[in-house]
Amino acid sequence: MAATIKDIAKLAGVSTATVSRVLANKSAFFSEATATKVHAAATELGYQKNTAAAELVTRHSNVIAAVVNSTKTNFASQIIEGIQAEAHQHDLNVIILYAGDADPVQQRRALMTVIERPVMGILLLSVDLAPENLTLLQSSQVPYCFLSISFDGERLPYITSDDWQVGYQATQALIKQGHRRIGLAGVDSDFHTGRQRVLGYTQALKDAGITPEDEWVQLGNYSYDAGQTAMQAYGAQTELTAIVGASDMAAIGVMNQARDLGLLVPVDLSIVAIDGTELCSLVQPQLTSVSQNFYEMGIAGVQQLRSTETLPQKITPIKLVNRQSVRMLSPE
Amino acid sequence: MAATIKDIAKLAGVSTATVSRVLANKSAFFSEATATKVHAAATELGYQKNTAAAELVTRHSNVIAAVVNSTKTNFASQIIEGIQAEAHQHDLNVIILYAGDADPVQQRRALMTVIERPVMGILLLSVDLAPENLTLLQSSQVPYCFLSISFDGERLPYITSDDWQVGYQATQALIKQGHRRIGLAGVDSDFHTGRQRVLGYTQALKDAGITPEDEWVQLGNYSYDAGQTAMQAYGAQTELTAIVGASDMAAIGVMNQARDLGLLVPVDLSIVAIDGTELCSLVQPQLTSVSQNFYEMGIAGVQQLRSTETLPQKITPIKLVNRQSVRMLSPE
DNA sequence: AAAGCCATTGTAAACGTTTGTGTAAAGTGA
DNA sequence: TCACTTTACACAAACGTTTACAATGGCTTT
Repeated sequence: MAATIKDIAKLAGVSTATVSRVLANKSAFFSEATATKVHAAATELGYQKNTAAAELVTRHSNVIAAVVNSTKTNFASQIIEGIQAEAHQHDLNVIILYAGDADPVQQRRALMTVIERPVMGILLLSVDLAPENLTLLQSSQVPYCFLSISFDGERLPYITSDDWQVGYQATQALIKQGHRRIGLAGVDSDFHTGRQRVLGYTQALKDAGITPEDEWVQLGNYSYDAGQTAMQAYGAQTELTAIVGASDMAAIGVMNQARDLGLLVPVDLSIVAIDGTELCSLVQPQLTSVSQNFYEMGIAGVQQLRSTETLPQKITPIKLVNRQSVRMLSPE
Repeated sequence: MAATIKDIAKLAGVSTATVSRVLANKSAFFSEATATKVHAAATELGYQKNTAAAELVTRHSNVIAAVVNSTKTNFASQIIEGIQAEAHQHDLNVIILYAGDADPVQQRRALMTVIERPVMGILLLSVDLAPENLTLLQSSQVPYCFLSISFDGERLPYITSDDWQVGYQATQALIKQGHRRIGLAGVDSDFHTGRQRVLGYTQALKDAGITPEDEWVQLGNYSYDAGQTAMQAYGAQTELTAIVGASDMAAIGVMNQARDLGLLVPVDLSIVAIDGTELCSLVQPQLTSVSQNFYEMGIAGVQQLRSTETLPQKITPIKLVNRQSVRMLSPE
């Protein structure tokens, strides 16, 4: 059996209270002599603290739970790095839970495991909570904040990029290079994030005096497949000269499908991706992107959890990163 | 304040023991009537179980911790999916911890957070534990198993592919297509895994009557950069006609650097990647790979944790997946 | 009607910590 | 030397559960 402070107390010939205080380093509560005795006993017994027990009495935990939607896109790791960096600064630990891909059952499972034990706060990375799970989360009294996702009516705390701007700037980047027939591929209009991107996209076109056609935006779930499917729908004979991929994955799907259709990127077709993860520089040609600052989202997320104020919504900056997938279109 | 079973007991007019029993659904220990009363009270109070407290007394937990090395390769998510699938079958929950990239401090932090609270077992995904952290892990009395990594002398439980075979088969695949001057790029010979791959590679060459040159294997840490650096070392005028990438990332690094050097894959240079994650089919040309069965590693990992037997070491199968990065070399 | 059994519920101890309160010994100042 | 403060420690309660054991009452059996 694992050693407890009781065992240490017996071995060192002191009370458990003293052991606890020495181990917690509550200085000015014990003498040097006993401290050394206690430490010696602790190491001799191979003592490991039972934090769960401690948390039970202090009613306070130092772990942050990050619940991530295991979608096939990979920005989560960047957010998590941000979370960890900021958390560790404040002596917080972070655990990560996979919540499946928009699967209410898995979501509930993940939520339950964190709600049922003491956590200091919950960060939800890009997860669309089913309504019943949102209720569950809210009733749990644990502070939480959504990351990389936004909501419309509900007053929920979230931190994300300005999705309207994301759509606008991606489109505008293409327009500036002379493109006028521009698609948007793989975006999910069922949720606020996607709708905003579509809106930004549309406005950018309108601001340039372009009337978008309905077929220009192909819906999807941001995945590689969504990008592929979208490009198939556009077809080899498409009138489009450029496409905004709703995510890096979608953009890659578009690009690869385009190649299969005999279209060369960027010669025949320009592409701008949304997200700007490392994937963009892995593929050939490297994808120009509207990049989100995921790392900062993570940092802001734990700050939000730590702060008492419930200023609930925050925007992290985006920026256009030029790589190789867009070409300047000479006026026809 | 969150409601406890005490509150429920008071509201329902029963003892906490009874509440505990109906909530745990210990049937044949309570009547229908009280059950409904208790459930009503529980929902009215928005009761959330404090699992930490329960685990304290039962001395038993149902969470598995997966500690992952946040290296820049991405097979971890596949292993995790395997872990989750198998875990959920047995009503186990899984939490994930990032242990940094071979950083002893972060490793220790991750290890501590799981050791200090009740977990049923620990799975370590591809993490090279610093010696002091290994000691820590072993002294914790918690069952553990390494995944996707192997060890030499020490008797540690691990589940992984046969790395010697991985190296052998990747090389052999190239030899079968007529290649004889074959490189190995980005492999880390500081650890057993990498050494085995080199050994397999070397043996495959020898079996084909080829004497490998020292410069053919370029060491590295499996990363994209390692692949790039290796390819730079080979140079545009390289005698090699084919290269085994030590990982998907390394292979992509090799491929992109080759392109920058003016070498076309697979026309001028053939590539076989090791790992076979989705990345292989994302890039162009798609990478032929020796694919590991990461999903099954995850499954086997939780099985190992659940089983009492300490059969410590297990091998998961690999297979060659032909894609587009290898070309048949006509005999000169 | 006594004895025994079963179903249902309550009592209380236990898990491993933290911490408020109490107290003996030691130190301080006159 | 005495009153007082400080230091160093112990005692015991508390956190929210589970569960062994005891207790109650009704029912069956003879």
